[in-house]
Amino acid sequence: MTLSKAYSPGEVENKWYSFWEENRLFRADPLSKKPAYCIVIPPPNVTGVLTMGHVLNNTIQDIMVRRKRMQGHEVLWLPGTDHAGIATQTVVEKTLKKEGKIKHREDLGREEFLKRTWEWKDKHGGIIIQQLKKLGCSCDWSRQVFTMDGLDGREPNPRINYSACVRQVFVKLYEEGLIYRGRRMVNWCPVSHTALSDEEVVMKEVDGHLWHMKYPLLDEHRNPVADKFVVVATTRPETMLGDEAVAVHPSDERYKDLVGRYVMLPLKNKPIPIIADDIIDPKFGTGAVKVTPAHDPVDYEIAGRHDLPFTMVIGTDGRMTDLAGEDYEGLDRFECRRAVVADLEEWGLMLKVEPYRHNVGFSQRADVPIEPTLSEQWFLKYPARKESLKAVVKGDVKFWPERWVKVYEHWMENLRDWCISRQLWWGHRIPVWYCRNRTLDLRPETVDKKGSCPPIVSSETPKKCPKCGNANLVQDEDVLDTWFSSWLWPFATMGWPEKTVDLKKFYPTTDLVTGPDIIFFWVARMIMAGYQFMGKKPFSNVYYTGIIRDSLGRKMSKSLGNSPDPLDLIDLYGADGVRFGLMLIAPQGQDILFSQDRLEVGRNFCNKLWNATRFVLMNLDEGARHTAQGAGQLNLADKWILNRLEHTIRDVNTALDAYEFDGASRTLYQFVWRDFCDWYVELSKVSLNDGDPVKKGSALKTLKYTLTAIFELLHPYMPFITEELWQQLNSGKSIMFAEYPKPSKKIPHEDEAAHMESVKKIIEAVRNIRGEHNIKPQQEIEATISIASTSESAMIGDHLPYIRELAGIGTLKIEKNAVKPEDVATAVIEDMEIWVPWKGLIDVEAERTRLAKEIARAEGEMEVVKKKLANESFVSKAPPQVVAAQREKLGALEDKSAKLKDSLNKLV
RNA sequence: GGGCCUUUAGCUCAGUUGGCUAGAGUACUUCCUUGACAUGGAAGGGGUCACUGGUUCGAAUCCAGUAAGGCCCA
Repeated sequence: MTLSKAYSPGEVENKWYSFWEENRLFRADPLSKKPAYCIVIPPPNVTGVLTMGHVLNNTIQDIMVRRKRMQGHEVLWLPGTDHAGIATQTVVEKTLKKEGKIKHREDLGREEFLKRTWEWKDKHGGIIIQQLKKLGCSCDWSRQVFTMDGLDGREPNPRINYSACVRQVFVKLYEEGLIYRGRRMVNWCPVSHTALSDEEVVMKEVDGHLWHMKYPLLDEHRNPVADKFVVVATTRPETMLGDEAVAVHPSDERYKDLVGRYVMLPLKNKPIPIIADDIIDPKFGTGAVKVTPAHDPVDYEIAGRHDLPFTMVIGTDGRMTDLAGEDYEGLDRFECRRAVVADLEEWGLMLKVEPYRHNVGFSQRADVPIEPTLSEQWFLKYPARKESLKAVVKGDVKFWPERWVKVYEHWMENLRDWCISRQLWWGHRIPVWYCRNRTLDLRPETVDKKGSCPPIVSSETPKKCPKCGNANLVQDEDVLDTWFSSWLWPFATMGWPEKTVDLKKFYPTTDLVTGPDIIFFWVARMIMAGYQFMGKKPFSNVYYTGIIRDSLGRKMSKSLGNSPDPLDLIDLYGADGVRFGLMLIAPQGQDILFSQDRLEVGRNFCNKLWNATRFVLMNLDEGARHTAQGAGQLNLADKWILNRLEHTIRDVNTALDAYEFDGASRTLYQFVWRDFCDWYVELSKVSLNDGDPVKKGSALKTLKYTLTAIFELLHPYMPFITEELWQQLNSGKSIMFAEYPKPSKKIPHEDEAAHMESVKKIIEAVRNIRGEHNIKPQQEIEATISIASTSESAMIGDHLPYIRELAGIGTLKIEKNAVKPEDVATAVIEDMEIWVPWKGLIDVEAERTRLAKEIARAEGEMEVVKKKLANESFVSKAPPQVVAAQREKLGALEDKSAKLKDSLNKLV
């Protein structure tokens, strides 16, 4: 069997992925005696499609996982998908609206809407899983988990009941007093109609206005004082309808006398007090600010301290409520702003408006300004905070790159309670029931009152109220934040709270690979959940990838259309090409400027590898492919490539152990292309064509040995092509379980490798003469090498065939201390001189230019070295070996320059 | 306002504890379809390592500051 001339990935990739799956090679055995290695996948959105971010992230995971498998670990790469509450519900809702089926989800009702969402999941879920397979990911698909497993009525008994797990966690935390319900200021998204956590709000700088509004001052009898006003500055005039005070800093001299008095709230004609609070910044605006307790987080706190009422003037739909007054009720918040401004102007109470740039919180998902709103929600006091903080700071959970530790630390030290309830339907419904016998007022003081029943918090659906026996129970309408389920991922996917064999073998997991953008959302919370519920960290290392941007540095996004479809890329370049190409351009810990053509390197590299193998197969008898073993009589080139291979094995392992995926890929690229293909394959042709079967055998064995090691080193990066080619040369079941090349204690053949480098330099020197003089490749030339009689370079004489073959020399002579003939082009390598007679091929002028350049280069270098040696403190203070090396270098350069000058002078 | 990162060839990036006139890929120039590969081969040109100071015999590398760009938090 021979290989085609060019590598075409499609067929090869499908063939081997099926082979791996059919033979269950990705399955992890929890009863294995091998050391465990485990990664849990960051679960992608179940209805999402593969993005470049996924490609990067999962390629890295696959590299780690495949290498560990080859290193003899029992590997579990645990896959799954996330239900992505808001995102999925929004998409389904939009689609139904587009199809004209509903105007609002209420039209369908909860049950029916959920049914449609499950159908949506059936249709679109799993696409991303198929795409991950195309990429070559070696996940244990038999263990796939969905974060809403257990909630699908059609599958009541899933392998992992994730939702039962979520409920238990809720109940446990509630019983420990860490979960509570309360009326608090939350981030309300007026588009998604739900509360959000602080992390789901992104601050954006926007150009707005600062309105300076005059509030008439009242006297002791609450009558207006003529022409006396307190001016307050605000970016949101519409909220004034809910103002309950004006606040100033207590030490602000301008307002000291006014504290305790009242102003008249315009448009509402309501007296509100002037209060003093330390939180006020006297430098902002006029130093006096309006206080809207129900619509601003800072004002909410002030209100708490000063016992102010909370007047909600903006409803959850972003429209003004009846409390805003009949002139404004029903207006959209931004319409109302215009109305309020116009009305104040009419009353002459608008002092001025100035442009003002400020930060506004936006809903991350819906990209609209958040409405801080007073609302009844469930909150979690984060558990295991101290342990979780300490673990990362101490390095028990290690971050790569380490700088993310600071970010984590800062967040952990400034934690606020997590708002975990969402006003959505798609998700884990809060496992709390209320007895219809009682009011739905849940303030603690009411709950404890005699006669009213407390909420029933239970992981099982209760039949009746344990307090009064009433069977008329109603479950809390809200669902939990999606992250409240995914923070349990590392152990919930393994069957917790049961004590499963999987947990025993694979928890804590080893590595986690994710983007730094979800360090708070997911990583930090998983660490806390790990300590809280397992008593152990969830993983030992977190590797943070960069973010993939387009070539202009913009984040990839659907709306910009700058995000290529990875499947198209796989079609174009092959999965291996995409993987390797991406790893080559992904700098460590930095964002990646991606452009499609940069993947060509990966595709070309696959083709190079394919053809190098093709060359070996063409020279290897069919029968000898799988049997050629060990080493014969190694010659110089063989020893050199084996030496280079050992260096490569060491460097690649060192890099990968340090999570330097780009470094390892570069090392491999250089070794395969430059050392193996450019040099060794060409050198081996000398032995293969020599006619001596011993020489041929030795070259073939070395070729096969080196190539096999290359496949094994590359397999984690390029699983498909390496399996295909490895199978051509080896008889094992799969490269997946071949031993990953281990560095040897002592790298062999160092001296021979150095000799080979001298041979290479001579070849390069002759090629330089050929190149500069445009001598055609097929044109054979003559050459003489003059060596110093005492020199080690005499050994070059043993390796003339290499030089002859690779430099295209017909007649090659070697002489000790030869006399330089006339009419030759000259090159100097170490203490040798190489002469190429003109023979009508070489132009005097061109040679003069070439020599002059070489001389200039040598002399330039000499200057630097001389300068160093002339510096007394260098000679006395630098380490002796450094000084000696410089002296030796100077001698060699002087010799080289003298020889080249001599040649230049001899040119007529 | 606080923190972090980046600045090296036209472009994208390496450069591990300070010690070769600073490397790779790509782009560019010249030559070449010779039996692995034109998704290729050979040769070549191209950099004041952002700037300013400091430490040192010696700085792209360490320290301080400046500038530009980016990210996160408030």
